[in-house]
Amino acid sequence: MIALVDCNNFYASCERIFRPKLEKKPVAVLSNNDGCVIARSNESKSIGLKMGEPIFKKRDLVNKYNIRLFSSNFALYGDISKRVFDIVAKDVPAYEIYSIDEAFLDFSGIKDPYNYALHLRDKVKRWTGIPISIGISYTKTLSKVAGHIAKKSSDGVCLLNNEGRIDKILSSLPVDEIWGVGMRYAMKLKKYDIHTAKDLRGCEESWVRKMMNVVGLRMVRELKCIPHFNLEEDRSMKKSICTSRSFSVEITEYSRMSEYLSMFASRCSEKLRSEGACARSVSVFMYTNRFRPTARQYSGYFSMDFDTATSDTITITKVVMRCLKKIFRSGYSYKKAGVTLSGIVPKGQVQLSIFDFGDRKRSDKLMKTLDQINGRMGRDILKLSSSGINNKWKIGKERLSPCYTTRWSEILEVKV
DNA sequence: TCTGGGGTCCTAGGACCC
DNA sequence: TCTGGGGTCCTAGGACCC
Repeated sequence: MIALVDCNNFYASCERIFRPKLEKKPVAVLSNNDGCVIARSNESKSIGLKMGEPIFKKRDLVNKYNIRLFSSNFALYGDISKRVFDIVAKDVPAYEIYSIDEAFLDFSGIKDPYNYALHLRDKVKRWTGIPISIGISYTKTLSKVAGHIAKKSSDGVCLLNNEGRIDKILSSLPVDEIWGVGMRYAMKLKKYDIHTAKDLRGCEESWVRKMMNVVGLRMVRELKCIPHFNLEEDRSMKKSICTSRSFSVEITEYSRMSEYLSMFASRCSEKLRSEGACARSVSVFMYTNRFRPTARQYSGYFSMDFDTATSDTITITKVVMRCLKKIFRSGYSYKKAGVTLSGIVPKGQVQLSIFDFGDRKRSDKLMKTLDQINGRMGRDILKLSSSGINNKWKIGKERLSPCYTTRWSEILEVKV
């Protein structure tokens, strides 16, 4: 059996841990620049606040119901996530952390899965303050379905281990709520009169294969209790690393853009080094504001390879600057830009080149020192001047909560 | 006035090899 | 009249996830 642990309304729940007064009150968390809704408490959901909605369109609703809004605080969410998964993963033979708020657990050895799940749920709530729900079934896809039911049930746990029950639930589950069926597929399927998970499960496999390729086919077979997706315990080595931002004020100048891209290059390089890896190539993209149809539109993308895979901020930044030169067009207002590293290999497996004249040892030492100093004294204490010397990182976060658990200066004070 | 950020996997088609 | 068979690698684009 596989259990899916899902943190309920995760970001909103994290914000509530330290503000018990917000219990039972509508809460929502916003994306960068306080733009879109990315998490909602149950109260906000029932009021009708939608996921992904730009908040400026919902001012009325926010005021009417006094919805408490927060900027996203990923330092806090990341830390709480780690605490939750440390607890649930402790006594199972294997687990996969699937996202910041979800994990699959191997429940195969557990005698009484239902009661064990109740116990886990209780423990996580008491130890972290985060409410979770747990869905248990034979395959990952079915445990996602069970998780769905668990969220709505009073005890937060759903065990799907009986054919009749599975059948009944699938017949009332809309296709687009299946894990792996998004908007496009749902629309396609609708045309063929396939509306529920049960409808889809009943389709000819060769037809499914044709419509939704092998991934879709595997998903359908998982609905038939045939496991195809295994627990992936080691997801540590990322395949790509991206840093991108939307700008609250659109960028027109080359110099501003180069400062931002230099900063993105640094962030990417830091992430790469923290994975103990090097990248073989880097790409840069930028585009104008698609929500402003009257503005002239442009989008540029360029990718370059390194001579030898690297994690050196200076080398990476230099190549990013060359990409920038290739794609920057003046006369446009840029809304978003980013840097992506790919071709990622573990540091020990880098294929050296006979044309590689760089001093890798020296670079390693320099980067290590850089990371140590910034780690100890604060991000960007030491940085490349190409990322600008006076500019403050301007992304709108007006409603940011303190980093209660990751920053000494922001730790919660209790007056007794 | 305001519209996020970070990932994964698969396929078709082009270019190439013997 | 007639034009093989079996591969690899890369990229863009499409789909999905949280």
